[in-house]
Amino acid sequence: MSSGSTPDLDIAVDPGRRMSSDERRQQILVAALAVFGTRGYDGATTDEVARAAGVSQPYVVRLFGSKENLFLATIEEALARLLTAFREATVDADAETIGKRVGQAYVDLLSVRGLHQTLANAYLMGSHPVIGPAARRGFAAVWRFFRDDMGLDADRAREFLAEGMLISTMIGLRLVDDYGSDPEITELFRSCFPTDLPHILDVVPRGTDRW
Amino acid sequence: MSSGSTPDLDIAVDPGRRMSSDERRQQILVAALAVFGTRGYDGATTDEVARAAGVSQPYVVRLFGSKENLFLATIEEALARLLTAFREATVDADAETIGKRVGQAYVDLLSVRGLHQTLANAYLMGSHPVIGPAARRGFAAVWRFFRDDMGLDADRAREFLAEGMLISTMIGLRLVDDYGSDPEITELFRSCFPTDLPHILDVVPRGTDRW
DNA sequence: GTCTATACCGTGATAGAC
DNA sequence: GTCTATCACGGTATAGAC
Repeated sequence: MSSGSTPDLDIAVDPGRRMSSDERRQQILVAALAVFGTRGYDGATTDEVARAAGVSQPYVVRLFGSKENLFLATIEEALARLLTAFREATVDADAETIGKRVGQAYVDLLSVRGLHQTLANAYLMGSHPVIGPAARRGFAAVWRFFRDDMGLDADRAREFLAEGMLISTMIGLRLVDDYGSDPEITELFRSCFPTDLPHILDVVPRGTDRW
Repeated sequence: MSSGSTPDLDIAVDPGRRMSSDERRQQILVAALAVFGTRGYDGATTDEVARAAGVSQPYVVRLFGSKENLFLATIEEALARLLTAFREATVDADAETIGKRVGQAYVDLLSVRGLHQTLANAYLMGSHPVIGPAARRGFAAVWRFFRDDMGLDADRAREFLAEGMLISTMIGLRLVDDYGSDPEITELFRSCFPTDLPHILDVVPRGTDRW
């Protein structure tokens, strides 16, 4: 049951309702993004995911088979949303605006709690025998999008990747939380994102996801 | 005792020898960099750190007080080495070469097993009540170095940070392991590091640190 | 300075009812 | 489709000897 210690991660729509397996899976995946994003793979518990989704812990395991499988499914979900958003950003965009559009899409995805952080966590698990390969495939898929669908040259693609990693890092660090209170963090953040910052501050939920 | 399951992480110089507290601390920190770098904070166990350092698990806890404290000390160690290497790279460097020099220093540090990965893991723990603030301080310190000691403007500093995060990501993903065998990874890696790659391949230990 | 033994607890997974 | 009960394991930390 969903109750108690982490109310801010609770995303259950209608806790008691009986729903289709697919609906539940989707709901659990959204919860998993938030939990894995905050705690990382090993730090997250299937119980916390379950509570965030408003179901019981054994049911989460039942639906996905194992914690490892749940994480794999969560990565897939994150990548699917990412690439879909990117693709949508490229329609009706000329070579002039396409970069800004896709960058914007990346920042907009910050509103999906834990999406970037979950991917960032996966990217750090390269030496895991099953998660590692999946993470590499996912990363390669994003790169392929930059190269093939966006038609970027190697240099621009690298810049895109690098910029994305920097944004992810600053989000994972939760620099946002100290923005405005700690003068140095404020300056660091400002100087790194002279243009995007207002939008980031607008779209990122601050002070939530607390440990 | 150091034995068995993860021989490649064993860095004990002389397992049986009795040494000063400070020597042991240092030895354990080097082991901790490798273990935390591979497994992350929650995935790592104090026992694996102990075995890698050639001491008993309770002794690691005894010396550092707790796993959390050990991790904080490990981050400090990583940052100290990073900033020291950066500083050394800036002496006798003019405005023309300083960028290349510091970048080179960053890549060279890949030879310290787990250093970049440990920092990357810390950077993802922004919402942890005690590790989060420490990680933010560390990140800010690096940024301060770019700004004050290297005298970079905001734009160049951001580029440096971003490039660093990209390198960290690719290392954490262990793209190196598939380099040469997987054609797509090979191309991705090549196109991202047209110049540095030979050096990276030279300095990064491949196929070790396996799960 | 360093070990062995061990207490204790959190977590993933299974069994089985409804 | 979903829960409750429960088990087995692994991991941190403590006690205390050498």
